[in-house]
Amino acid sequence: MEATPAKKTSRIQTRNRRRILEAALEVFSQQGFRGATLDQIADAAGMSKPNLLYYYESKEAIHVQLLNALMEKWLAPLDHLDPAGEPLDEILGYVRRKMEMSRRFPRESRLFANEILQGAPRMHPHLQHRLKPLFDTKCALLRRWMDEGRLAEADPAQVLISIWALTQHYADFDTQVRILVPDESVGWRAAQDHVLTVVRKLLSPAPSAPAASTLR
Amino acid sequence: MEATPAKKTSRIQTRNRRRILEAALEVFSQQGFRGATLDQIADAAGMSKPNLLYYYESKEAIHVQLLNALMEKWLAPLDHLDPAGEPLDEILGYVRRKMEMSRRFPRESRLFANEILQGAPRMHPHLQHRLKPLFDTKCALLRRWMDEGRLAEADPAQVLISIWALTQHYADFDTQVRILVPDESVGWRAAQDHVLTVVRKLLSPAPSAPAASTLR
DNA sequence: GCGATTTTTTACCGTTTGGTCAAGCCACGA
DNA sequence: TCGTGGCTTGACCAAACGGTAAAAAATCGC
Repeated sequence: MEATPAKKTSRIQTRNRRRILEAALEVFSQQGFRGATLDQIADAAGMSKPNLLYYYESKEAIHVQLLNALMEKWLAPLDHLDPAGEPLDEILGYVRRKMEMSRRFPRESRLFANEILQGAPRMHPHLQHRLKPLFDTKCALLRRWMDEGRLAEADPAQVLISIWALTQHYADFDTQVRILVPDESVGWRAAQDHVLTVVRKLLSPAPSAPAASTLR
Repeated sequence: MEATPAKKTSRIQTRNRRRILEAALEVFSQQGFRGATLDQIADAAGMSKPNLLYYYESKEAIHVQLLNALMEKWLAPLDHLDPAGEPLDEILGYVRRKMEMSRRFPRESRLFANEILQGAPRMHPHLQHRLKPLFDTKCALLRRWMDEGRLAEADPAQVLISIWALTQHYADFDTQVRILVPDESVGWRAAQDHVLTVVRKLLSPAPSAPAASTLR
């Protein structure tokens, strides 16, 4: 065995790498991969272009790094859907988490949107091998809940897709939403309440089953 | 007054302009404005780059032209909401039209999505002066219908935004949807039925009012 | 303080980009 | 048939692009 030649990352390295990723997120999420330039990223990161390339070997390397980190963050809330929980509560909790992510991490949402819009050239394998299985698992869970009469009947896949559409829209189309609904403070609260209502009305089981959700 | 020197557009001109716009739509909708190149567009249009620029004076001119044409097409279905119609039918009809547009014109939807994602640098005025008033008008209409008890109570603005989110998602995130729901033929039908159900459940008035929708 | 190492910068390279130009092509009416 | 005006093209340009090389500067272990 060879001795591990792993140089420990210095403080400067961690700091600069973080700065770069932060700057790249800002730029990539607005311009897409091809639209973004190394100069823009370097500028936003407050360093020179060659210095960028000292920390990441290429533009693509930065983008891939962002996408990988994003995937984990993006999947986590879905993974939290608890098969042992009360169905409607679980799903409404998931919706709440997704709305929270759209509010707190709109750039990540837009980065993802850009990638998908362009046909997911770099994320396609990821989607197929990590997202798809998780998606299928959760679809099966929804199916079971519906069969047990604890959720209203619906196509589970379409339900999850709807939740994504509704929640991510507020991040991805933020510009448009802001023009149409100028409320600064109330906006997010109203949006969250609304989306929760939509999902509740969609999935609330018919009043035959007695057990009611604890969420109002 | 000067005599109008308007040269009538020749047959070749109309044909080539159409080709260019078609090609540009293809490229811009996938790559965004900055990501697209004139060479790509020229190639897709089957002509040389200088010839492109003989018909449109710049890359931006093509983009603007596409965006303007798009705006009209995009607003039309909303404009059709008839204040004299049966509320739920009107809205479900609107949803159907939007789903149809996502299915038939996904590139237009993605072009729009790209523009908004990037902060609507070229469409902002358009959104403010054409979309916003129409949006407000239709919000008021929904409000009235709700006050009359012919629609369930909800935030009209959020309702319209939800419909856009749900319908456009199938065009904009087509890549992702196709990975998760591989059904080729059934997909669109299932999607449309689902979205219609979501909106119906959201807006169906409480069973106090007697008059029922004619749509199943 | 000093040598070694890591970080940063200056200067640069080849390619691609949006766009120009002048010359050639071609259809069509006289 | 020929010319005239719209259409098309190859050659080209300056700027911007992603990326490199090497030396200067800053940092660190001792």
